[in-house]
Amino acid sequence: MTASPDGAYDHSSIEGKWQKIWAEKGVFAADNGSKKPKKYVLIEFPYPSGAGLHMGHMRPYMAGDVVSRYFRMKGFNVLYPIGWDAFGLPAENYAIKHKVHPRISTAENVANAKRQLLSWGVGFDWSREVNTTDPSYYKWTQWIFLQFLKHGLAYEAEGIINWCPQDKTGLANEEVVNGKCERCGATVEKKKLRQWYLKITAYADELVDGLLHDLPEWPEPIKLQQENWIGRSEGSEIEFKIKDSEKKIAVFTTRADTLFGVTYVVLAPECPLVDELKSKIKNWKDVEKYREQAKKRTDIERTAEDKEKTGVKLDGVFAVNPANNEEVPVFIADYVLATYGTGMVMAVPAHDERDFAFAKKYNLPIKEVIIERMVDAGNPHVPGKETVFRDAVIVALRNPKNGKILCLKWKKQPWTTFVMGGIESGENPVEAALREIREETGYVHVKLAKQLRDAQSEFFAAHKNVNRVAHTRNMIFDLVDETREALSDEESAIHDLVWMTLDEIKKTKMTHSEMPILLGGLEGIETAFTGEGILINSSQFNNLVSTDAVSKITKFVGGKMVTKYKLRDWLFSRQRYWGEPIPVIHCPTCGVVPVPEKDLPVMLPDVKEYEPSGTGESPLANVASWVNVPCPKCGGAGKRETNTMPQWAGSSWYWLRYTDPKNEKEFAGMKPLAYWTPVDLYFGGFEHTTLHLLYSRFWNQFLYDRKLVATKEPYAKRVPHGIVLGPDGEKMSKSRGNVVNPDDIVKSYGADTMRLHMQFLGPHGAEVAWNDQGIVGTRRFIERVWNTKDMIAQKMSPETDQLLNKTIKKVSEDIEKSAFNTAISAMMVFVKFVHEGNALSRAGYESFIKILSPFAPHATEEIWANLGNTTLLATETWPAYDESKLASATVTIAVQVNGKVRASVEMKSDASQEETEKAALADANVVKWLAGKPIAKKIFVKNRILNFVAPESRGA
RNA sequence: GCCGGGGUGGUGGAAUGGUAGACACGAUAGACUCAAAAUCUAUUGAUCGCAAGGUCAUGAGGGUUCAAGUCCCUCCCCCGGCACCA
Repeated sequence: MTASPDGAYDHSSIEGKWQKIWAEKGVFAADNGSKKPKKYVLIEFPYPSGAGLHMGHMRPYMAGDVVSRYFRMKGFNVLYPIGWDAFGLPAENYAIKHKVHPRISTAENVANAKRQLLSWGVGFDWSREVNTTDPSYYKWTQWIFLQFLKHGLAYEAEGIINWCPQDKTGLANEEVVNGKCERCGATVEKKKLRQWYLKITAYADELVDGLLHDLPEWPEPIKLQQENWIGRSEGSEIEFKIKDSEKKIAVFTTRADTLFGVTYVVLAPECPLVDELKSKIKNWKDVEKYREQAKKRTDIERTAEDKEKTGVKLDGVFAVNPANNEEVPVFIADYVLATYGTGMVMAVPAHDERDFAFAKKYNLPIKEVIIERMVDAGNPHVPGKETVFRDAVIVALRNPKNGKILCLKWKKQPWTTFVMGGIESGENPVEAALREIREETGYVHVKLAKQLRDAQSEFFAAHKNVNRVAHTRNMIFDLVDETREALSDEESAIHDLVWMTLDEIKKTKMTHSEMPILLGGLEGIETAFTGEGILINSSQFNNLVSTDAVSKITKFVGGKMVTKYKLRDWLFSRQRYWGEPIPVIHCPTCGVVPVPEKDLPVMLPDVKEYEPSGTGESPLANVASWVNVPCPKCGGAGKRETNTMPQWAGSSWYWLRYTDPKNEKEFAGMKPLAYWTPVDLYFGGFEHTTLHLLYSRFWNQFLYDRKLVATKEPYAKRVPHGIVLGPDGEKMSKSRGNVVNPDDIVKSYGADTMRLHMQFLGPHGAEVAWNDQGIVGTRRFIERVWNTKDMIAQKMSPETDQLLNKTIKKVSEDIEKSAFNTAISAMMVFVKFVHEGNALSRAGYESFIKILSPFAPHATEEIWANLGNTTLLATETWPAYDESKLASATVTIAVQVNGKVRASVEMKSDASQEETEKAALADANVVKWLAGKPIAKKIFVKNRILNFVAPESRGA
């Protein structure tokens, strides 16, 4: 694969050549004045790091390149731009370590990454290149920030924030992953600091609604993940009066249907109401101590303690349940978060796992108000039959000596049950249980061991011909001794008594639909029932279903329906040097004053020392000449804001700038915006789902509301890619030593092979392990295509023509679906077919070269030129396929007997059922398998299958 | 725990409910060669059989269907996200 004296394929002699020609001819430049339909293809612009671009960058960039080259050949005006997301910690950390200014190292890294991108043959429009650290770019980042400020969506507040001790800066919620810094992995601490926030919560509803209604082409998992992150939930706000006080506790709950089951109320330790109740609280010292403790505990500690709940009762304080006027105790506990809902919750231990755990620990009452509906799927209600309600008991009678449980095997029904029966009037459930035990089993000395959850079971009672709805009380009884009465003859005739072990019961198909509850009880598992069901113990709301009861009970107690979100405001300031300065000035008299637009950009000053202080102050605070400025409003002595913006600021609008990158008057003109946006196809990683992808939607929606951009949603379609793993199937990392450098692959195999192989490895959305073994196959494929030039015939065979048309169709469709791996395999099939001796014409070869060109642009461009063409293949027209040539003249139809393939027959296309049957019945094997059996049924699927259904004749 | 996505030959992976394993790697045999590499040809899920042809196979177990990798139920394992969000 080195020299090519005989015209053999040699990537090293052709790739650089074509990259240069494409650049010179401006092949990839998008045209803002074009009348053609547009396609805007976007990739997440890279962060230029010292290590250069890696395999992980290649995946989306290649995908975008294939698609944009395809659309260009289809006649679209295509925008496929590139830029640099160059502010941020790595450059700054590198600068600190090596004493190089980040501006310099960034420029070097950009140059290297650009060299790499060019060597891969990616067709970016370099004339629109942007860089987030360029003052002409960040001027507009600052300008947009000022718009947020103007509309009250940027604000300063002191609060407890996530603090990364290693990077010495605050972090947004989205940047904390499992309690660790998303960037460096250090455990995040809490710190109280004055900080800037962007009010993303003001757009919570719009951001969810957009996902639900405006983004049909986004993959469902990504939408779901964002939706869950925003965490919209509908619930009720309900007030509990405090006994002997004017104060009230307003709780937020999504389960107002369980209000009658409240046995206590919990406040977050930080809740201000606790201070207001100080005079009533008799154990204030304990309360204070707990609050101090809770403040010290980090999120990690709170979860690391295996969710063991802690709390303190507010002695002397009672809350009044508005549903039934019951007085219940009030606690503070750190399992209630101050930052969500109202910071106060009603506790329903019977129907909430957390409340259940807390109640168990502090020995609080558990009151059941919801019972599970258990519908017997094998024996459902029959429509039109009478519905009969009844109260019943189910009793698992256990012998404590051997742990066996008494079961009843019914003689006239195929049933195995526990002791069971109806509750008669005047009886309570335990009395009913005792009576049934005595009647059905004869045991007289038994005691109640455990009362389990109730249930409502629904089934058709065939022996009574009615639909039954039974409210069952489920219990476990233990034998005290084996004293037994004789059973009545009548009773003995109904069932046999069998003692079974728990394991035997599990293997037996027991008749009760309540088995999950009973088995749980017998195994000693204690949990709350958190599902929806039927209300009990809830006075006039009894027998309602949960979903209906929520609004009814909320209304009954004068509560209101409200919406809450998990999403928090976006912590927007960083205590670091290498970022956009936040363009405001603090004035002792005027307060926060925005920098006037005419003074933008606020330039990042050149400094010698940019080490973060770690005190929560930015290193910019030390640059007195920069910090001290007159107040733009009153002229007095002001100080610049010294915090900078986070990494995510510049990327929150960069795709808008691409449409109009040289504009000095606006961040982008409405005309180019209206033409180019929304982005048609956005290739990127899953990891940005709740970071960049969420932030940039927020910025776009805000700008849209200001009428500054043309579309509400920025990206019409998102195409995620799986990560690229090392050859060992592990994540590529220096410490593992499994990093593959794209530069090496380009050198030894060529960019075309690398591009094809990357995409041939697997589906674009799935993670793939980069392996060097398979790459030779892809290289061989290109060589075969290359060598095909020597096989061109005068005339193409109809078979080749047909396959070519099929291949064009398949490749076109697969590119539009981002199914690059199957597109490539279809092209391999075609080349294989030609090499098997099927005649290919020059025109056919040229068509094939065209559809291969987005994947392997250099080799195909060279072949195209070698065929004597003077145009550039990259600007040629995508071949059309001829619909009429797609159908095969003949098809192979599988012949089945009873669903098993016994033969296949070659038929002309669209052959009728009769013709096919005739051919099939001429096959000896088919006849053998039919063996004279009568054919009950024939299934015929045109051009595919013929199935004879001939069941075994039995006992004939 | 909850929410997503997966589990198919020795390997990466194909399959609108309609002949499972396309395409590629690897392996085996052969051709060419003094030899090797490259290239080309053939074979390649397991298993029984001389063959014709069977049987078993898509994480496990059930079910629906003439027909299930694909649809339904139960369970196991891997990956990603969230994680006391009331």
